[in-house]
Amino acid sequence: MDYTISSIDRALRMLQALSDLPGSGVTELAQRTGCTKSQTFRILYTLEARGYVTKDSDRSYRLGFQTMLLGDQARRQSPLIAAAEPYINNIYERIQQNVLLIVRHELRTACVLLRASPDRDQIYAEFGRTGPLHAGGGPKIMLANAPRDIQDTVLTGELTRYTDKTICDPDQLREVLEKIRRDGWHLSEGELDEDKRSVAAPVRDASGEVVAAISVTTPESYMQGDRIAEVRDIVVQSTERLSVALGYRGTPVVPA
Amino acid sequence: MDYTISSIDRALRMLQALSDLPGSGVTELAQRTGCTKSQTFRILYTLEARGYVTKDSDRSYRLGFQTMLLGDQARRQSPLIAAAEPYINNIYERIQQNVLLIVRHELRTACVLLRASPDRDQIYAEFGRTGPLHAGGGPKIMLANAPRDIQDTVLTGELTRYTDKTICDPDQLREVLEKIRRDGWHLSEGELDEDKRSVAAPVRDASGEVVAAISVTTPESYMQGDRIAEVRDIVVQSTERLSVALGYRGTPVVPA
DNA sequence: TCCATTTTTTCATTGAGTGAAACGTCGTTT
DNA sequence: AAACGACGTTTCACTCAATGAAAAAATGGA
Repeated sequence: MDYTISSIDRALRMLQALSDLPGSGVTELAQRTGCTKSQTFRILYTLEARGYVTKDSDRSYRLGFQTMLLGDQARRQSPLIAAAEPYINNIYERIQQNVLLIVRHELRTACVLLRASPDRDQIYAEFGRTGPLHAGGGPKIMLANAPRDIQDTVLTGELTRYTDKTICDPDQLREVLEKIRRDGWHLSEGELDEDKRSVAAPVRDASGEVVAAISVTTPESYMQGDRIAEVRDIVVQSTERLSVALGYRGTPVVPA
Repeated sequence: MDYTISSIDRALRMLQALSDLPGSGVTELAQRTGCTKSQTFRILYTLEARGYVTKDSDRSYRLGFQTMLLGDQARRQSPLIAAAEPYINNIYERIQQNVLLIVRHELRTACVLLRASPDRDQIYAEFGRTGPLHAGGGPKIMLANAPRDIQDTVLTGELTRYTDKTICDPDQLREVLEKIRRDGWHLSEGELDEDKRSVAAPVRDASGEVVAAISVTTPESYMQGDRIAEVRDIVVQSTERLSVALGYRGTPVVPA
């Protein structure tokens, strides 16, 4: 049964649209969201009254401070992020490469915690950025452990090609996912970005479900030979300890 | 005319309630927000479907990752915060004391940017925390420059006493606000926290309105004698430069 | 096991939310 | 300076989405 309240849903879409296109006006947002102009106006009016969006003097809208403050509270309240922070920092200090904590929502991944290498060789994964499920180390960890219906939707849907190495064949991808589940970690090579590699492993919570992935993303030149096993050991050990910290007791849930 | 959409308003109140009381269930949130249980259930259902709240295994709710990501976007989109960051950092590096950027929403202040002193002698103003308008350096700067109706509401309302030094007399407070407007800066002594002092000054945008305040908050022992003038000069100079960076052209708006 | 509590589902009713269209305002063009 | 166009704001009558209440199901503790 669907209990969604449509006007609230529209408001959330409006916030999303505003997040993508800050500084747009009523008409543009109406087109973007598929709402009518009246709806758009009233939704923005409501959101503005509560400080979740701000109207500039030129009548363009941006996300407001309340949104910011709420987001900050959300971060503080997340047991996952609180627990993961020291592990992410620890990994970063040991290998001085980009370290990401990734979660899945529906058919996308999002980076919710990041320690970035300061020599910013084109960081693909900026904080907060969302990405696909079928390409990249962290994403494939999440896909391999997602519920079957999610996996099926992704595998039967369009598998966007980012580079030559992106796996766009469903059958091949299915095998890779199977291997990921067996191995408990994964090395991805240049699937999202030609000259990047990443090593990722799953994080489980008390229920045994995979709730996140830690991924170390480096230039191709770094992740070579012995380095791979070295990074793998660090990442796997960290995710295992983090899982335990989250209440995991060694009984993994296989995706239904 | 009021164009508020009540169901959206309820959803926002729900998020607020969840921000204050993470981990509560349907019944508790219903009481908190004054919504019926059905409403509460359906609002949470909608918010959860979009990832703005998360339902734990024990059926308690928390703010979700979407809220976090949205908040992060809000931060990135804020011209004020982007512009203020270097100034806040600069001040911090020069005096190694808590530096805050404060804004007002309705009858409260909120700290939207913070560089905290590492020797964390009870930091009162944690990031994201909201506070009153009538007590403290930054808050009084904002109150002094708020629209008349806001000022009147605060001055005729209850002026909560935090310490012996909190100014709770409307007439006295009115005089102080007048002085703040004349001086363009303010030293507050122990109004929120017995042994804290803070020096604050207003930030204006292109329209000439006061949009924020920068405040330096220190232990009483630090802010003594010559230090006061020293800190004042740094804060005032920074706010003036920041205002110019925001497009301010030297024509302040007097609160209407 | 039963009981108490909380969550989820159902359903008839109605007013909140809606779309369309009119109106106002601002900036630009001729 | 007048006319125009684009966009934001306001109005209004209608209707279906949201609602409250109450039943059903699930949960957890005694």
